[in-house]
Amino acid sequence: MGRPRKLPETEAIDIALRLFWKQGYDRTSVADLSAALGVGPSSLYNAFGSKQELFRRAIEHYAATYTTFIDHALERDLDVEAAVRGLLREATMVYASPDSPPGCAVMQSAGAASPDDSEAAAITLEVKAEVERRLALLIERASESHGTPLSAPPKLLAKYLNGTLRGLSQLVIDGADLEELMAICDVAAGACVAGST
Amino acid sequence: MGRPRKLPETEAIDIALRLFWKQGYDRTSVADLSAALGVGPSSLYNAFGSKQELFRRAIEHYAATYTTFIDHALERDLDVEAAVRGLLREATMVYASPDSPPGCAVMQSAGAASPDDSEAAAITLEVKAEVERRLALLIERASESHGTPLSAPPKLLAKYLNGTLRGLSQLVIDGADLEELMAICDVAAGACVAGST
DNA sequence: ACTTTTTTGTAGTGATAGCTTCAAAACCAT
DNA sequence: ATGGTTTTGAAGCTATCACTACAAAAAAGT
Repeated sequence: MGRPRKLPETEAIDIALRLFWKQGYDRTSVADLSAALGVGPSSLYNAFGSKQELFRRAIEHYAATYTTFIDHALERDLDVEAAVRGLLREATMVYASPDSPPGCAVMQSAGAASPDDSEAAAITLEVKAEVERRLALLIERASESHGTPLSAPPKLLAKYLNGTLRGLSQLVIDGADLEELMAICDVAAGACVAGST
Repeated sequence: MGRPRKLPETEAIDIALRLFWKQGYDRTSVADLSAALGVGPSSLYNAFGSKQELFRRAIEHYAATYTTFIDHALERDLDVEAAVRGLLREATMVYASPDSPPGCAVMQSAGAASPDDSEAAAITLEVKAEVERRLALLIERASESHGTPLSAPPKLLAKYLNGTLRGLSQLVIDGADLEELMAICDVAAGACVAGST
């Protein structure tokens, strides 16, 4: 019924995501957001309720769109080392892509803060846990499917890779070049299988 | 000459460090600092000039005090894998220690921000680069001293470990327990030498 | 045309940010 | 004591924060 929206919701979320991704949650003000969206703050609050809620929607959008590297590895039924190498490389390509802000949006927006003292960190907690779960699933399946001996249990390797992904994001932020990063992905992938290369 | 300081400078820096470490640079206000130090803001500005300068001093203090794990590994002349394992474990113990805020102060205080849009991140850049330089030196010496074949050049492994340390800090923040973290250190250490375990 | 419903732009809310002003206070030297 | 020097505490500065009140604007239903 009423007056139509100036900006479709999905488009607004995408723009907001990129701002949070680039500047972080704390350093992105509602004024920044409404300027980037080209609407007044009242529109923003009418549509999303609060800065926190808009952030939650943005991170949900990110998780659904930019963490598909795990699914890609699952679909291809590779051995453990190849799967991990591919997954890390693909994630790193996203982190270093010129088409989106540098690094991982979950890390960049919520910073290094603990869920206790940052609203944003609490919101990203679930996303990080879900990624780790899917990583464990991937490793377990790849190991069983190819009979590859692992250097540690799947759940632990998933946590290791979770940390590795965060590290890669940080290295991108500090200006590491893509060639170095790809080599680092290979080193990290090698760590997952027992006695390789 | 004049009136004596209520709080010695070194003590003030240590208290400030712990606040920045725990809350992050942005979320730590001058009011927080002056409350923790038990002095008015004018004393703080008289002694340090600005919040930024106090932060710089705090991070210098941290770098000198809490990154000695590299020197410890250098002194003991271990082989590459043992040196890296020990260094990662020691760093993780600091990150998870109940005597200091969780995680790495450089990460926690400057967050995941890029040096371009955060004063704090720019200040920590040099510390991170110095750590990486010393890591490369350690790996090179350990490799030469024991004739261990590396999985990649020392500088690249140093960057890998730099990322790994950041990842470990983040895993601590998200509540990983010490046993898991130690096992992750071992996995990461194994990745540095050619064809181990 | 008129009512209803929703969104919009403008202006402004109290709270808090980093930082400064300035006189009183606390020391040393004479 | 007195004068010189530095630090301290209290109050206040401007700017910005997330957020809201309110009425005009733009659609749909009748």
